[in-house]
Amino acid sequence: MPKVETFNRDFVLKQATSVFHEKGYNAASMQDLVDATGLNRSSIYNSFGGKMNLYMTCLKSYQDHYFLQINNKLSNAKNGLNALELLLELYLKDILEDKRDMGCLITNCVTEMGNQEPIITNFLNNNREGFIDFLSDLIERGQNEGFINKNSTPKEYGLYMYSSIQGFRTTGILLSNKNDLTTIIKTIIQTLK
Amino acid sequence: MPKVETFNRDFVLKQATSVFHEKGYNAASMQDLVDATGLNRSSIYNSFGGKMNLYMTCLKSYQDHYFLQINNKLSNAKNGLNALELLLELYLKDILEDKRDMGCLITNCVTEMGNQEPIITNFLNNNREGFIDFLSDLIERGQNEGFINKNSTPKEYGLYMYSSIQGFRTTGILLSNKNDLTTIIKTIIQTLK
DNA sequence: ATAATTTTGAAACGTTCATTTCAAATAAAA
DNA sequence: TTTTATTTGAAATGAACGTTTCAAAATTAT
Repeated sequence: MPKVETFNRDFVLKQATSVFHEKGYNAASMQDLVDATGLNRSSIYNSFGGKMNLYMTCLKSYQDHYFLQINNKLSNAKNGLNALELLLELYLKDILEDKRDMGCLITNCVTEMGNQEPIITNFLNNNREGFIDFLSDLIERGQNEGFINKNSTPKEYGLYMYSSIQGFRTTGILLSNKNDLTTIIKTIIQTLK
Repeated sequence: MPKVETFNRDFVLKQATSVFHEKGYNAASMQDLVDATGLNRSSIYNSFGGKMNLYMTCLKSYQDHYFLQINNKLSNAKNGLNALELLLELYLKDILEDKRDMGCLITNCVTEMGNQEPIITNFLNNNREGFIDFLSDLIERGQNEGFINKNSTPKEYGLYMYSSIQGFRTTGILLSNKNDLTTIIKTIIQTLK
């Protein structure tokens, strides 16, 4: 009976995510989102429920999208260490591809609203825990395979990699020199060998 | 002849910096700044020239303040490597002291407006270059003293430390567990040994 | 066709925004 | 005390903000 959603949900989210990524949450206006998505104001409210809600949806969509990309790329990994190398290369590619890199949407969210909205903080903490677990698993695999040293536990190296990646993504916003970025990657990885 | 400024400039800047640090640039309103500084609206415009100008002044003041703190703490350093350890401990202290850590004002600025206002981008690039040079010098010193390995050049390790510190400061926003943070520091430093 | 339900467009909501205005208060120099 | 320059306070400015409203258009199942 009802009229059904006509717009392409994925496209709308992609566009909205792009706005939030470029401007951050606070600087992104509802008008920016209307313009980018092509949706009507009220349609956004009907279908996504306000700015904060849309932002959360974008964060989740960004997370899912990245997780897919990572899984895809890492399926070719020869071992745990190589998987981490491929992961950093993926980030490097993203930084170099964008003329004006805006870093990681989620890391940007940490610095912009890390300790403000509880809903956001919750998402960020879950993301952090999940990502550290993911990294720790790769470390453990690499250690079992003999490619990563056992100076530290998988959890400890997982924390280190998490922190390193956040730094790398942030550094890439200002620094787009490929040699410099490759140097940083090499040094991060060297620690594990 | 003229009436002179009555307010304490340092206090006003400290208060304004605190507002920007907690909320970021965009979420900080002029009213927040009026409330925090105790100054009148027009006094802020007369003496500091608008929000963006005040923000820039706060960034510079934050930079200077931190540079002093660092120089102070690092004057006791036994060698180049120890200086870097003391530096990371200084950041750790800051994270643990604040109940709700907001990271580094300048790193937050990178992610919020790293590629938007040219005046800001310029400041951030100068800050980055200066900081990497500072770190590279410590590395070089540590290498000459035999405390830091020579697997990479001072410049390369300086880049690595810069990226690592950015990551550490961002990680501290979400993660306030002392053990976890200490682990990260230990691993970063281990790379240099 | 008719009925049911949603999207859509445009306007309006009340708030808050950064910034300006300007007369009054202030204080140091003449 | 008068002059001079500045700060101050309070109000006003107009634009932009996120959100709501609601009648009209649209679309699908009956």
